[in-house]
Amino acid sequence: MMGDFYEMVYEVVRLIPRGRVTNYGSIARYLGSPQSSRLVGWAMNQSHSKTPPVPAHRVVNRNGELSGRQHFATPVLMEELLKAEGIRVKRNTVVNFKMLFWDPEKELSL
DNA sequence: TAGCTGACGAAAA
DNA sequence: TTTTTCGCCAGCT
Repeated sequence: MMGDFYEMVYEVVRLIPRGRVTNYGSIARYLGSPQSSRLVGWAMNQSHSKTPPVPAHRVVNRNGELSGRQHFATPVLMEELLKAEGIRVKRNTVVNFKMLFWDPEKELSL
């Protein structure tokens, strides 16, 4: 297995509610590896060939920036997908990120 | 084979 | 507050 960690990442990302977003660090922390935030991003890179598809557009960095948009089919796809869910994106950054933020550790622990 | 890089983040200075 | 360094795992040169 190239990593159960990766599959766990995909699973968590798929749990992100529509219209909400989270960041790499929170996912990594939820999985027990706070310092593996990079691996989450790396996992996203492979998410394109996963089934069911992983809503990677709902995952942004801790600043709410669409840092991974370049890895989508088109640089604007990520923003379009987010806008389609009611999330406003301004200059590659999620507006009201703080409000839309979805923390797996918090949301899934309730 | 060894070293560098990458959709990141936290701590240290 | 801003800049720098380290850690994580896999893939590439």
